[in-house]
Amino acid sequence: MATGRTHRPATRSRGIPEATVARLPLYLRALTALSERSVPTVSSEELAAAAGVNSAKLRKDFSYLGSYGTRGVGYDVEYLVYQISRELGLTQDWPVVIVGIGNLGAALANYGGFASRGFRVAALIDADPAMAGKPVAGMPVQHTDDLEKIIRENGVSIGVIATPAGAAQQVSERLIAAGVTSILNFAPTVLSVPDGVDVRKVDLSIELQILAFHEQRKAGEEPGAGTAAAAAAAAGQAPQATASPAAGSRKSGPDGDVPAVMPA
Amino acid sequence: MATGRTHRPATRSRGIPEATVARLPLYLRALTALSERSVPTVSSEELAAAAGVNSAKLRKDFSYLGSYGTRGVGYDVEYLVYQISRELGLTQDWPVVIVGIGNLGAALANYGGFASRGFRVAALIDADPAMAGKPVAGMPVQHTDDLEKIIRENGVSIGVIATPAGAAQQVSERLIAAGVTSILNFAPTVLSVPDGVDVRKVDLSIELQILAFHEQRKAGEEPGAGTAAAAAAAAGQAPQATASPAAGSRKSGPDGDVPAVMPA
DNA sequence: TTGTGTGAAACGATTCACAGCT
DNA sequence: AGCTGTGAATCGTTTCACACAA
Repeated sequence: MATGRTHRPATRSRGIPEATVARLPLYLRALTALSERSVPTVSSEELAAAAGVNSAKLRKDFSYLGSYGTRGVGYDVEYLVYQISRELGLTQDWPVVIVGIGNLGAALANYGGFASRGFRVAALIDADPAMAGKPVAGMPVQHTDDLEKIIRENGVSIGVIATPAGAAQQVSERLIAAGVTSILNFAPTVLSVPDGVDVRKVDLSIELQILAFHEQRKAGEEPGAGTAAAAAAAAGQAPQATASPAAGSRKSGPDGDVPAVMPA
Repeated sequence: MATGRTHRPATRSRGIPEATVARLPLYLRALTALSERSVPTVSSEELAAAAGVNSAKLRKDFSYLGSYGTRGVGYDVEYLVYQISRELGLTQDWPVVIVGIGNLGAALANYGGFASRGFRVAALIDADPAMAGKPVAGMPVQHTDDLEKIIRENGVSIGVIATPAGAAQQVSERLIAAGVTSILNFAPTVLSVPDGVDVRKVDLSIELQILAFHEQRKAGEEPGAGTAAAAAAAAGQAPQATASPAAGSRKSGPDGDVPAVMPA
């Protein structure tokens, strides 16, 4: 998962574990789907399958929220939807601003998933004067000069940064100074923010690199695992080598110390 | 982070912990920046700061790769860049396909971050016949009918799904059958895939919900923390309540069983 | 003297397995 | 009889603190 956060230590009592919080939206989505099909109750086993986790974990997660199930029966779908929504703070309407209306920012602005669950795009902001006034997703883009005013007038506490990496830190500082306390960062940079501000990051290229790591590993162990995937994998041809090893004194490596691609 | 994965159990010996793998791209990015400024060596303390982690963690992470530092001195930047790149499999060139060329898919296709680190967009695929042939990011969109052919001819093992939720499962099945073994999923659905296939998901709306949770919590404890953020937070006005509680029998809740937003 | 590399301790998350309620 | 709720065991990750190499 694309993820990382800055966080006040969970000194707070009665805290719900962070790992659990991160799964609540998953449960909520599965429950919403059941609700739309008018399913009245669901067991931990069924719901867990729909959310892609195992049932023991799900029950433990729910136990942090309270005793919302019925032994021998399961969970009331509507009731759980409400309880989780409330716990996540989705019974409120959260205005968000998107800063940086390039390809990605525009895609985010057009993304329907926002509105569906308590989030409302309050403003689109971009530093390019040529963008100002242009409608994106049926909403005029506003100039960065007015950032502070926009934040304050709309009571925005959540900001989405979709600017180039170079601008992200400065944008985050302005957002925070104006009152934003949660940031979703799409720019490939580490933001440094004061205590009490939450940052979550989504980074495309990091996710791909993690996949590449596992992909590489699969290639190196072809035999073993006789899964469908392994069979399918054999169909793809190996990609070409490209990078050049850096010189310098060699140190101990756990396994191939010598560059694997271009032998020393 | 936006994140989740399907994974073969790490039965494999000499495995690098998953948490460490997830941080390697972060270190790599920081190191690349240092390399561009021609910084020759860096200490764990400095590099950790640049990557946004603490130095003990960084040293432990590197210890899984091998002994690449010099006591009393630090790490050789170029050498470390190479070692981490190799470990992540970035000394190879990975062709990827993007399926679903809507707003998001187009934004991903245009995103420069791909090419910069060993990834190459081999094809853009969409189910809409009207899209076929249209150029996006300087590349003609191809029709889903040719998906299998494209995967095989380009030796693609990594697929990016940016379709609507309803299409994602089916697309993943076709990708996998054609030889893809790693998927980056932007569609808000749980994909079920066979063993040996890695899935990572990026979900906008989940990230926002996690932020909302913490945001709500901050609002409920205003006093305490005298941080800059808390002061700034006071500036934003509270958002309005919207959702309605579901009826049904009340069960035990840990704290406010009664809806928090509309006091009982 | 400086800063890495790493055992050992502390912490957090997951899984097990079953008591207890419906 | 069935399924939740949860202590206890397990596993993975982070942090501590210091021996050791340069």
